[in-house]
Amino acid sequence: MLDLKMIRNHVEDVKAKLATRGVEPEAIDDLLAKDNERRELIVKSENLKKLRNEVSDQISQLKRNKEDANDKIQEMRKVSQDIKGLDEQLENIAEEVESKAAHLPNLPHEDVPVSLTEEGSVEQRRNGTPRTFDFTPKAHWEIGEELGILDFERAAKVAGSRFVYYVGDGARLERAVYNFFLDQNNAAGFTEEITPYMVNDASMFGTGQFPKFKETHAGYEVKDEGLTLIPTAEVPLVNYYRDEIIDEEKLPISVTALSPAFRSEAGSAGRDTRGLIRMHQFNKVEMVKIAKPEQSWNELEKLTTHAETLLQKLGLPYRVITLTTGDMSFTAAKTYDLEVWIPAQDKYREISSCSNCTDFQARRAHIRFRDENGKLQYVHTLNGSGLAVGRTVAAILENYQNEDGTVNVPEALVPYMQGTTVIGKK
RNA sequence: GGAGAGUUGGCAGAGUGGUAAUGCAUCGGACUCGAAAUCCGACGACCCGGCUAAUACCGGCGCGCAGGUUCAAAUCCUGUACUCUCCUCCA
Repeated sequence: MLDLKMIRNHVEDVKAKLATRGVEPEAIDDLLAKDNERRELIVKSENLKKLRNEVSDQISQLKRNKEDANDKIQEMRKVSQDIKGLDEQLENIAEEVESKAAHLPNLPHEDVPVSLTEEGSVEQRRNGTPRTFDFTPKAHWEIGEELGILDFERAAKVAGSRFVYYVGDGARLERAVYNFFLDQNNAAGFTEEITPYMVNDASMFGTGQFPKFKETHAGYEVKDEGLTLIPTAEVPLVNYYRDEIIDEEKLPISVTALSPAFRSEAGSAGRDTRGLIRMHQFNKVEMVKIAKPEQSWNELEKLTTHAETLLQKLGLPYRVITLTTGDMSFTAAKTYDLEVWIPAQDKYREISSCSNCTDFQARRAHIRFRDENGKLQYVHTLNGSGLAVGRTVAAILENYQNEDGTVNVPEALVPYMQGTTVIGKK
């Protein structure tokens, strides 16, 4: 959520910046017009409330002195009705203002490449050289199905499309990958958490999923319970601090969690219909940082380079790109995507997204700290995948495949696989 | 799922219709070489609005939350969330 006062004071700047994210300037004018109406009503209502307080005091005095207060009581009866009417109007308008404001995305950082589409993203760096195969590399789903470690067909029978069973060494590999990530994150100073996988509406609003998430049916809500299956552990990790004032000395805070992520993938019909790339349920190890404003940009760099070390240690080639204004998620001010090499597709695919959400989520979720002057300030929140587990497994299967259909286990994972170095047919 | 109790400022804790006691803490002052203790005084969350150079000032709001009754609600009524205890159920 953007600060309304800030918008009021920097109208043209906000319009220009949000235009790069596809927001019509009229949306801002609209919001401010409603906000003016709102503030006018506040003044009217508060003036009447002041009057009521004063006269009530007089009534109270009169009653104490056993004097007649009927005139004043009659007068206040009318005033109270007026207040009620004004407050009802006010409530409606305030809701409109809130709703309009809640639909505006975060302001992009000035470094972010300006583009309404994903075209124009800037490659920051590459690491590792994609392997040259002396045979035609297979897609990971082919490898997985032939080895009997991924079963999409039965998952479709039991749940539907975009679900999978990991079986045997497949399940062990998935578990090895996320345990490796969690251990690495722990070693890098992240505190591990196991969070709720269903959250309430306030939490979904706090991290910026609601209201749009709801409107576009991007996820799964549990009928009649007011709960939503988390689309990412970012939601419970950040909302842990919702409505709290954090001790300044504790910042920056770094937390990490493995969780399944549930996404309806509405609007993705026809994209990545096979394999592990786009699922309704997938495991992800998420990292979240809560930082002071002056720390957050440096923390974003640290978060990103830490995620990169995970890919480096697994020996997977990747590149880092800066997303464009139009391609970033709603809450982000700046996002780096890590893209891992997927041989069968002959391209890099997103495996991590690291964002600084500045005070955008903190304002929605009311997460603050008291600075050295004793003043309350909103924290900055950052999140990054470290990493998407299913996509990592896909990348391992493809990058480490052998001509005979077996797959080597990356060295870093061998201890996590109880010494298994090659996954073969059982 | 059932029954009961509780939820008041940073903390503790009064207050059953007239508009939030008091204590601790905090801030200022006195005393002191200085500090502690003591004494005097002030402030009362967060938020919103007005006026602003302003974190100054004025006002609103504010007793878990949301409604209702009333000229007036922490106090009465309804609903609801959470916490604790007991029962039930369960991993």
